[in-house]
Amino acid sequence: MTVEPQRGRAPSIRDVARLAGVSHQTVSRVLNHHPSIRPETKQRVLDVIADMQYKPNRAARALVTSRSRTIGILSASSTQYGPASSIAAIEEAARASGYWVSTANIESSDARSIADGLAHLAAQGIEGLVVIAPQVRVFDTLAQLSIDVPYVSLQSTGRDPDHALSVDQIAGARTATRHLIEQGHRSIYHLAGPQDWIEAEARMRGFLEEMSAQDVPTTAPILGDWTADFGYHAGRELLTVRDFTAIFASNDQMALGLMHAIRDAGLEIPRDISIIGFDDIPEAAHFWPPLTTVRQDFAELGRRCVALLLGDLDPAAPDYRGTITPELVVRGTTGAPAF
Amino acid sequence: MTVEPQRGRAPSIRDVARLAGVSHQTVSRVLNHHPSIRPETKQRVLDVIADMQYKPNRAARALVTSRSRTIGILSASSTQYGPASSIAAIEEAARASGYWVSTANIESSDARSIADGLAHLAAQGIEGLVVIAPQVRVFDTLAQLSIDVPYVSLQSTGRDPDHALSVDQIAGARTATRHLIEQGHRSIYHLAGPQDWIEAEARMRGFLEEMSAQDVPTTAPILGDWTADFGYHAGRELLTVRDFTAIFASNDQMALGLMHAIRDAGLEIPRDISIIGFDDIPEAAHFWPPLTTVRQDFAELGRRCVALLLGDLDPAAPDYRGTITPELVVRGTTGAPAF
DNA sequence: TTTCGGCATGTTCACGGTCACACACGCCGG
DNA sequence: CCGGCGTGTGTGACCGTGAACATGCCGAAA
Repeated sequence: MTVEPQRGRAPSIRDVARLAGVSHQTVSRVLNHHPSIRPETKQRVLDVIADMQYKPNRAARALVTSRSRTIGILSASSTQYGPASSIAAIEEAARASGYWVSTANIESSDARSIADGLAHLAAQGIEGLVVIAPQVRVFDTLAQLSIDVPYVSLQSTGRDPDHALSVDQIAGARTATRHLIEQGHRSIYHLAGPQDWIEAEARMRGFLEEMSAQDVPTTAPILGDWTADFGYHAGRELLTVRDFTAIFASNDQMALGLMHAIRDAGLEIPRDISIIGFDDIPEAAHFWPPLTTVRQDFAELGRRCVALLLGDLDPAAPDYRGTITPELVVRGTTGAPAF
Repeated sequence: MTVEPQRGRAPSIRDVARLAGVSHQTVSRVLNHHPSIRPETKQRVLDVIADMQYKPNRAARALVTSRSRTIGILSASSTQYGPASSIAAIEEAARASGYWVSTANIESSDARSIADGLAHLAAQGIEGLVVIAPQVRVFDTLAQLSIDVPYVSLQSTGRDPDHALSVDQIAGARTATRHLIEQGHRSIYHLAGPQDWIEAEARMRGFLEEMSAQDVPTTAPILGDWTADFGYHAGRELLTVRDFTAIFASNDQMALGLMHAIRDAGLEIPRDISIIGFDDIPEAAHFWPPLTTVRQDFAELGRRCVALLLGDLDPAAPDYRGTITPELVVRGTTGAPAF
């Protein structure tokens, strides 16, 4: 009977050591690129590693270093294009830096599910947190649970610049609003996102700022929930009065719903009513008419997000903050108002 | 100097034990719901746990049990509604069962990125794998990397029933096709998804089966890439000849692109050409006209997926396989052909 | 009464890495 | 000629948890 190389159990650093004729510590040094290893020793160890298909045990490493190398994402409405794109980009960037990503999706954004999601991530020992959710409540909860990890939210409030990316949502919203005003609109509604989403708030603020800067009288924004269904129903409601010529929707889905309602009412876009969206989802170019909107680079957002987090974790990581300014994409849903 | 309760380091099971006046193993038993613990001892331990805000160390537990309680998701095009919904549902179901979810999104689906993604997940010690990607290639790669974990793919090929959910894509596609035929269409194109996606293949097969069952002559399906852009360009191409009265698109986005191309050509839907999609994304009801499509319950899919995986991992988990049959949703894009 | 089995709990060890320290060797400067 | 230092390597402890085994006690069966 020969001494089988530990059948049934994955090879450990000590198995590698034995076969390479070195100590387990030497193997560890090879794995961690320790400088003082003789090249031939290193090669021998690497050969054995390849040979045995040795894979380091993450749990063991995490235990002793007390570093999980995991980033958590708390996300609401992750089925939407924007969040989903950012998540994908975050995951990719994290992976490139040797981090893992674990997600907790919350369906409703009540305090309870937020707490559940955060607790779940915390139990995993995440080293950093990305929040794509109603952020106001999340931060409160974070404090309550005394979870203490670096975190980043995808949008800037202005009040917490260290933990947020300066995607200039306000500028984007102002651009959208200005576009409508420049077309000659004076009665413009804003269909905003949920109140406790910071990006919704920022876009709303941009809208209001531009309106007042241009001396156009404003009505109170309508608070929506990001869905096309909501846009549709809000549109039906608004059309019973029809005291406007344009609507700025806080995302493309709600814009789509609005368009549906407007057509249902027998009106034409943009002849009767102009619509502008926000995000530039890939489908927006194929709506009828193709949607004028504001393009956001969600992927870039995700990437910077990780860079920001890793800046806290690994001082080596490149720090490239800076403002991403969304870009107006004029298509077919905006035009001069009819009189 | 008093003996401070280990400032700086998170409390461990032993800290709890010391304060509760028991051994660390007793604490461990409380945590793992071991039956023979005196209720009062248990309570005392639980009190101390709550008091110290003790959180079990996942890495240590994973190390000793050699169970990571992590499910990996390999996903391509996770920004699309379908995959994103399933991912969210998988995550939620896994969380409910005490599992974590780690994702690897791959942008391109070449062998290299698939291998990278899988290696990344494998390095994490995942216990199960969900594949939402071009599955044919993934399974080959899985074997090549000699990664041996239970896996589930979101769609059934028929040939691998243990590792797939029986969402009856074929039946769904047949229903869609039959709907068109019943409306009187005899020249029907199929705009399929990418060839190596099993769901694309299944829908294509359903289309072909129904066409031949009803004795309608068939042309070769066009292989697309799921995007609205592709649908648009394919539509323009097809309209140069215009030897058809209906198109069955393998997903709603491509259907949207087709609709755009058709309208660009000055034609009307469904008067001139009928369109049917697949998935029923939330926006589909608000397209113009609202899209007739086949509804898939992505969330249910995700949930069953986890149940299936956990069936392999935890014999206790409820096993509810069974076929989910997609459902036809008739809206405004299909009608009788004009002659 | 004695033995035995089960309950409640404690003791020790193992998991697979990393870290602190020790050690052997060769080289260089005082 | 010897001590110190840098290089390459080995030894043992330790991270936090759970499993195996041990222990003491109590009640039921022999």
